[in-house]
Amino acid sequence: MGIVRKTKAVNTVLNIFEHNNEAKSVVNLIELVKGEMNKTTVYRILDRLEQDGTIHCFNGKDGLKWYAKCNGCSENHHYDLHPHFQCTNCDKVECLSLEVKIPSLKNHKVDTTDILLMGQCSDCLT
Amino acid sequence: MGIVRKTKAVNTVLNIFEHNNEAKSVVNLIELVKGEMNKTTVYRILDRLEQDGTIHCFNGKDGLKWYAKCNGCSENHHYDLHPHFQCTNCDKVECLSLEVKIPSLKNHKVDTTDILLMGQCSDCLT
DNA sequence: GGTTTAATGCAACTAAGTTGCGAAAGTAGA
DNA sequence: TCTACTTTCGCAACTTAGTTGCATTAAACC
Repeated sequence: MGIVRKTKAVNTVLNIFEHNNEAKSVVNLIELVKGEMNKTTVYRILDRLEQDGTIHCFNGKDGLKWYAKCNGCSENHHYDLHPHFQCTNCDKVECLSLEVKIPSLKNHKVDTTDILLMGQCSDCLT
Repeated sequence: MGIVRKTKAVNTVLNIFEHNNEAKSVVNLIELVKGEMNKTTVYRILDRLEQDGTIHCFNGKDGLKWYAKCNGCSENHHYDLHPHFQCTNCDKVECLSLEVKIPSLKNHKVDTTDILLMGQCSDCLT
């Protein structure tokens, strides 16, 4: 069970994800809400939102934890198998809504995938 | 430029990668050479071996840095685009020698990919 | 409004990874 | 093999992401 109470802090975090479609690193989020709430609170709210299926978590190339809004996820089923794209120029991370086919592996059972593409985003290409 | 001197510590680290084909987390490597060398030395040797193209680096699902031996890599060109497989049961990580096709993205230039598959390895399936 | 309990703030902590510097050990040339 | 030069190492101190415990605050339901 994730979020049970809609506190001011929860709304603030939700607003950030609602307002633009980019993924955010926890470090960045903590910076964004500095003065408004404690970093512990940020970590705990993200934990709860993830349990709810509101957001999903993955690792950026920088080794940091990143979070982004989920599309069509619920507490029970998490469609977090989509790849992410991180721009090596501006560091912005996007969720990609395409499916990557993984060739089947003998003697291995693949449950989840974690795919990060890196390069230049549309803003940095022009 | 990476390794210039073949020290005892460098040989110890190289031996670990030569003896089996698994990827190792830095934390695990530090544990393996405990008493023989300092953790700072481990980090620095790994840095140099990576620059040489002897080993390559990627992030495990645990958020830790992992290293594995390179096949056919040089200082100039790094063929580190292969996917990795991490067993969720025994934590062992393997390099997979298969190619994953990434569909082309409009307005994006993809330079590198970081693909981690997770599930059960052959040892843990039986 | 009062009570219950989830959520928050704070401070202290853990652990991965980095940095600076003096000491030790490769390497090359005599 | 001895010497001189320069890389590499060890140590200690530091940085930063992320976690934990506990007392306090504030949603939510009556």
